[in-house]
Amino acid sequence: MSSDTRPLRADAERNRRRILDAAKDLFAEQGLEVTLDDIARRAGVGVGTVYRRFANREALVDELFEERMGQIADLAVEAYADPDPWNSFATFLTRVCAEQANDRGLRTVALSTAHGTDRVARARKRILPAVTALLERAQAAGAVRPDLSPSDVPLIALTTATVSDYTGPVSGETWRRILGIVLDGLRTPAPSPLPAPALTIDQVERVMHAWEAP
Amino acid sequence: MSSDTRPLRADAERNRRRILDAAKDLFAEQGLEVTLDDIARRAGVGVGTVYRRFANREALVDELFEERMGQIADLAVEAYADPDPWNSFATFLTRVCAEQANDRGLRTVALSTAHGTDRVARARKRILPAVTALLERAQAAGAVRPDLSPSDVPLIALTTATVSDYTGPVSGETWRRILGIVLDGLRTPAPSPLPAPALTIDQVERVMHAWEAP
DNA sequence: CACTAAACGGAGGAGATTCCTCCACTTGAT
DNA sequence: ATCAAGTGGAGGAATCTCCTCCGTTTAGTG
Repeated sequence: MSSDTRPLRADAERNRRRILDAAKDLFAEQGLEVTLDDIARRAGVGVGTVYRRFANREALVDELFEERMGQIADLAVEAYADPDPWNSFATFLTRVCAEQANDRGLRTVALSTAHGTDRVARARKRILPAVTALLERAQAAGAVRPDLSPSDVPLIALTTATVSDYTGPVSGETWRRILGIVLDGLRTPAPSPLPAPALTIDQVERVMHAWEAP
Repeated sequence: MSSDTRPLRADAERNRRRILDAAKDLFAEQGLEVTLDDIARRAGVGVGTVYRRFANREALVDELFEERMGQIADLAVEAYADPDPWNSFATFLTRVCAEQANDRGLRTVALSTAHGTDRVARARKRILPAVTALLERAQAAGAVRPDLSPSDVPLIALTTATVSDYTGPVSGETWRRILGIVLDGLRTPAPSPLPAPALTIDQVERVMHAWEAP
């Protein structure tokens, strides 16, 4: 929080890292609902130590996922550097889905406003414009069906991540089949128009606000 | 269980129905994890009454979902009566997704062996052959991409149902957009081959066995 | 080395939750 | 009118999760 604090003692700093590492692993494997007691055990540290360092789970989440969320935004920006409109979009989408397929916690943070605090919130805001630019370029080039909306992107990521939760323990890459089907369904020309309107920005916000992780 | 039991007293029968109705609603809204206490409250009945009638949640689940699961199998069989290979398949898939999008409990029962008992298990077994026939006819007619496997069908249903959970409270039909995209991705000719092998029957079984509902 | 502030661990209390039994009371059927 | 069948829901047992507290240990300093 305040940056003018004296540095932690060496052992304290070491434990802080251990806690963050353990939390990262557990959040990825099991989602954000793991208890701080679990994290302490995995970190090889007493619960007290965890609570002394982090006020609550949200603090840990914010610390851990700010960077990851930022990376997603960066991914979209970097993808734009690839001049191929379809390839840049498809690659970005695949990467995002891969990230979320491998990290239950990240998915929750990305899809629900109810987690993380200021830093994560800021990172979250950077994503939409970047995705919009990428998608609009692909649509302008006639590579992606024109009725796709940026608000569909998180939904697609949600689907592949869910398939990954379901099939992952048995077959780690099966989610890519679903993404493959979806990608083929995104290309122009689209055989049939989409049967329902896209979510508006406002609706996306309400959805993200209401959602409790799986 | 044993069918040679004397009939229930009128009030008991009435309460039994109330409990089943309440359970059906709650399972649909919230999934199978609702407590029997919740069900009792919704049914306007004491907990004791619920426990006297149903040994545990599984008994309720089995009672309630045998029919629904059977209907899904029937759906596939009936769809085969439509001579149009694409339309019959697409309609069936849409129906299945709609069922599961509107009922969290049904989805769990359909996707996890861990719920329901004998009657549900039997209904579950009828589904695969019916779906396989429908799909193979569509593929033979060149309407559906040949690399789609029957084992992909439950995964597709899972995706749309999940989107429905997520967006449903704000916009009940948005899941149809995702299904629309997927359906377009299922048609031949497929722009790109699927990037991972389908689950084998054996793998599907292991997945269904391991899975705990969301 | 000796000293002390900082850090540590983890037992355990408080508060929720869920499951399910039990029994005094009510009611349907004959 | 009788009574077996049925009812409601208080409350005990078993878990969980959160988080504090304090006796003990340790890193850093002169």
